[in-house]
Amino acid sequence: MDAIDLSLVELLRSNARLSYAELARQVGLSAPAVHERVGKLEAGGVLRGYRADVAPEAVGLGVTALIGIVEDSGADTDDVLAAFRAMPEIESCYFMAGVESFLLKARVGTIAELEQLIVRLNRTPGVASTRTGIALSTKWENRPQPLPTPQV
Amino acid sequence: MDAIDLSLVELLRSNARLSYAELARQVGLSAPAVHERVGKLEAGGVLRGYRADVAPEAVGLGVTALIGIVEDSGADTDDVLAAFRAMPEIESCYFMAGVESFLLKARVGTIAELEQLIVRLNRTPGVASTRTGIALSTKWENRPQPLPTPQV
DNA sequence: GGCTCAGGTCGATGGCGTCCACGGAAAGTA
DNA sequence: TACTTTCCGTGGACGCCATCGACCTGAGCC
Repeated sequence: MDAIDLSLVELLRSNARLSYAELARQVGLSAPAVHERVGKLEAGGVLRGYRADVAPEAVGLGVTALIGIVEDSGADTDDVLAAFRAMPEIESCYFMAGVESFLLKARVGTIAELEQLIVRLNRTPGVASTRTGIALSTKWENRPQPLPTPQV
Repeated sequence: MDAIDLSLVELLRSNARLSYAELARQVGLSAPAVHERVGKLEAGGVLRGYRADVAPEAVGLGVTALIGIVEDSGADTDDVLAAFRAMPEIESCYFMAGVESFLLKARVGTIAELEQLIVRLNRTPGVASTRTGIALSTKWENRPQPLPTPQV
């Protein structure tokens, strides 16, 4: 993981469809060299995949909510997690420090669907309570930040 | 935005580096047709970009925090937003319903850096108070959900 | 019917991805 | 020092891909 690897990661972070030839030009190596480096970054788990960034409203997912979850005292966290994982509306799931064990980011099409999701969450065994905040607008999301000083 | 467009979006969502030829095979069109459709989806703002999914710990961003912001009564929301935008650690910024006007997702390398970020946030004009939750672990993030029934 | 337009296929061509053989620098060993 | 090994790069070759232009086809409309 040297400076060139970092540049490659940063370039792919802002445009994952860059060709190897273009990457090669930008970092000053040949295309096969870049190809091998990117392959190693993928194999090493640094590059986990490549995703199109889709406007959620354009695909019928205009409602974003952030939901805090308080667990029951006797809850099995793994079971709760598995239940969350089975709900496709839950885009992100963080295990948090604090009273609320989880914070979920969910995306649905309508407020009615959000209501149904919250009901399902409250019915989930191990869930004591939920606290939902609605995002009126998303100012930005998953903005790639300039990478800090090189690691080992 | 028909069923084929939806498939293209879904395919690119799970792997943004698929070639046009491969996309064409998957949806049963020719490569030029797919090329044109994807171009229109990009131009129409449905596909906003393509991002590599990078393991944050691998680039020195091992600490994730979610921060709620309460605004001052007389705050200028645009100024506050601009101040947030200038802080690269803030990866996502949602404008929320509720007492906390904003919810920020921030990513830093160390707890010390998080502390500095929180201090800076509290010093920002227009910010009355902050409430920070630390993510002990990220179970998943930005999981692409199966797209719902086609739009117009 | 006949026009027009949107949106597709086909064919051509230059560039790209990817494999392979080779080379040179750095580190270890005698 | 000289030799060996390893790592990491380059350059060449070849087949596939991106992309452009020409043409085709069906729907909607005078």
